[in-house]
Formats: sequence, structure tokens, C-alpha cells
Amino acid sequence: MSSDLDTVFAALADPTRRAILAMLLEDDMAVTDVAEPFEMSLAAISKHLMILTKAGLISQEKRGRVKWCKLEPDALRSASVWMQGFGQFEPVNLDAFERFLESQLPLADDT
Amino acid sequence: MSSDLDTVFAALADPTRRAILAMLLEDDMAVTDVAEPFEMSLAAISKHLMILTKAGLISQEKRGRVKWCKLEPDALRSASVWMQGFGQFEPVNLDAFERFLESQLPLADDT
DNA sequence: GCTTTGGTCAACCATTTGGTTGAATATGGA
DNA sequence: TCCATATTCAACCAAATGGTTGACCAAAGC
Repeated sequence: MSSDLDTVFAALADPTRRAILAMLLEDDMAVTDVAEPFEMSLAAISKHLMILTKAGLISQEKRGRVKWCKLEPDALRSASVWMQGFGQFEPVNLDAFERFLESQLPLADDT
Repeated sequence: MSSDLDTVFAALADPTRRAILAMLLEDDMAVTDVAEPFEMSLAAISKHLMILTKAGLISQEKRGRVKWCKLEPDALRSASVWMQGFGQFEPVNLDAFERFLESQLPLADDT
């Protein structure tokens, strides 16, 4: 009864986790590097990454002592299917998305 | 820093609330009628409806002593924009969505 | 071998969440 | 007017969430 939509949407409900996903959109990253821009302990980021992993939104692979995080956008598919059905939204162009992301990212201007 | 994406995704993270949205896709409903299929108090459903309302996913209008709930699919737009950017998902046809919904709705077969 | 670096684990804490119940507040109908 | 219906409110509860700290473990570097 609790589908994977639960975990995916719950994972997306946190701004830190969405920011992490946006960062990983650029490139794969090590855990420490993911954590760097946030004013938060490494352990906290580690937990967020675990939640994203369990939701299938990222994967983590350990090479040497470094654990690499990789975006897995396919996990968004079923959630996207679910959502789009409500509005018959037209496909979104990436320019709009890029602008949106930039207005959302708390990292560039920090606090 | 906590955007409306927080509230929208958090609202969508609960299966009861997603089921409610799916019900409202059919037609507007009174609170009592929304609650009917669930094995849960009316007060609990009322809370869920409040969360959906605050997320902008539904609106509620009181006519007489009955409060009508109405789907507001536009609230999904920004969330949809955010998500689609990750996968460049093609637009979803409604047939697929319908099938998906039916496989997800916990109400028909209950437990 | 030691020390540093990268990351997780465990225990803890405050807050939020999702549910309950019972009382309260309208409104509508007889 | 009196009663039933529709819905919320308030208090409470258990469990989950998001964060902290300090100890721990594994892999590199010297």
C-alpha cells in the first residue's frame, strides 16, 4: 500500500535533497564534495544521501575510500507519470528549467 | 529558502492524499464523501484536506453546511517543471496514466 | 607503522507527522 | 424549537524526520 511514490515524493520534499540532486545534475560527486556547500554536518548529508539512494534517485559507488554519488533520473519517471496526469502539462523546455533551478539553488548566494 | 515545492512534494508523499487527489480527478466532492472509502476518522481526512489545500493542490468552498473539495492541478506545475528537467521525460498520455492510477488506488480492493 | 582523510554508525534531541477521541460549531430539516 | 448532519477544533499519542555529537572503520600517504 505504500508505494515507491511515497519514498520518491518524500525524498523530493526536502530542499537540501533537491539541491543535492541539482548539483548532481552537473556531474557525479564524492560525498564530501556534496556536503561542502551546506552548513550542516557530514553525517547529516550522509543521511540525506541514504534517503535519496533508497528512493532510487541516486546511486552510490565506492571507489577506494571515496564514495561517488550519481544521479538516477529514471526514478522520477513513475512520479512524473503520476503528476502529469493531473494537468496534462506540456513538456517543459530546458531553458525554463535552467532558470528555475538557478532561482532555487541556495548554494550560489548562500547566507 | 523553503519553497512551495516543499509543501507540494510533502503533500504528495502520502498515499492517502494521492488517493484523494485521484478521487477528485473524477469530480468535486464533499468532505464526508471523500472520507467515506477510507478506514480513518473524518478528522484525519479533514487534516489531509487541509494539507492538500495549503499545498494549493485542492481548494475548498463551503456551500451551505457542505464543504466542497476541488482539484487544483495547476499547483503541480512548478513541481512538474522541476522534475521533468531531470529526465526530459516525454509527455505522458492519459491512457497510461489511467492504467497507472487504477493499479495504485487502494480503495477498490481495500484490505 | 602511524596519521590523515572519507564516510558511516549510534545515541540522542526537538520538531513534525499522522492518527485518535470527544467536544464544539454551523447549517438544514421536521 | 429540536435534532440530525457536516465539519472542524483541541488535546493527546506514537512514530518518523532532520539535525547534532563522538566514536568508529577503512583506505591512502608518509
